[in-house]
Amino acid sequence: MIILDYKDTRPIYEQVVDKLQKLIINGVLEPDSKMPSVRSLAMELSINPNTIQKAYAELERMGFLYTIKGRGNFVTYHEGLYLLKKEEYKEKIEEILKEAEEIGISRQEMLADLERGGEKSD
Amino acid sequence: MIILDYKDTRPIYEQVVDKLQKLIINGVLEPDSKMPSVRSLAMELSINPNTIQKAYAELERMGFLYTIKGRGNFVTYHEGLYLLKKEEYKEKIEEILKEAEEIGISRQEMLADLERGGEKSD
DNA sequence: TAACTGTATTAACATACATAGTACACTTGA
DNA sequence: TCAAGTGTACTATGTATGTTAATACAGTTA
Repeated sequence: MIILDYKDTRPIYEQVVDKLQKLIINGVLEPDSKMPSVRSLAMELSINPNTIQKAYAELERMGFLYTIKGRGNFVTYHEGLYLLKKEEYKEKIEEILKEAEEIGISRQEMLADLERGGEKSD
Repeated sequence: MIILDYKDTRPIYEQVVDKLQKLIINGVLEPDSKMPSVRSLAMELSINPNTIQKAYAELERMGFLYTIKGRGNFVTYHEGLYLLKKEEYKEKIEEILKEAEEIGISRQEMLADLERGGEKSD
């Protein structure tokens, strides 16, 4: 279901959160379907159940899951989560654009460069 | 010379590196001019000299400073450093664009949104 | 030579992350 | 009913990183 990247400097629980968010938004994990249990997913990834618990708690806080005690965690999806994630990406880029402007790289220059860089050279 | 942001989650030495890089690239700190000593800058920022030492070592490693033992640290600037920094920003944005594509947001869509978002509404 | 520079080392502390182990309450199905 | 699975909570431990503190040493300069 998930592959961890141990070269990644980010904490494991954060990687788990990110990957599950993508699976939910992409519809691989369907709304109201049951997530793997904390213990089973921990087993599958060869990590501690506490780490999965932390990831699930975070996903619930963000609205990607809902929990029924004793039964498990379930996927909750609506369009707002996609838009939220998109806005998150945009804000991250805006921050970098702002940083770039501080050394004299204009917003237009940066965006123009990115559009050129995205072209295939054939 | 520098103001630290204690709300920032990044380590202090990293903030110092970033801010000094900008001052050097913007020419506020002129090539071959003397940087404040490790001890004096630490005093000014009310932090430990070791933290400044770490920042200076990093800046030297990246080519923004050169050191003469017993004399001090001096600014070294050339166009390459600006280009390096610009490339760094571009790569960070490329990573986010790649992330966004994983949930179905195309590069074009994202860049178009950013260009719209940058407009003044007057 | 005194006062400044960079540099190195050791110790201590705080925080974050992850593991390990245990316990408890709820739900389900045999 | 009860065993097994579920989420949740807690303590303890280990590790890594960042920061402070104190000290020491070597080079430079006035």
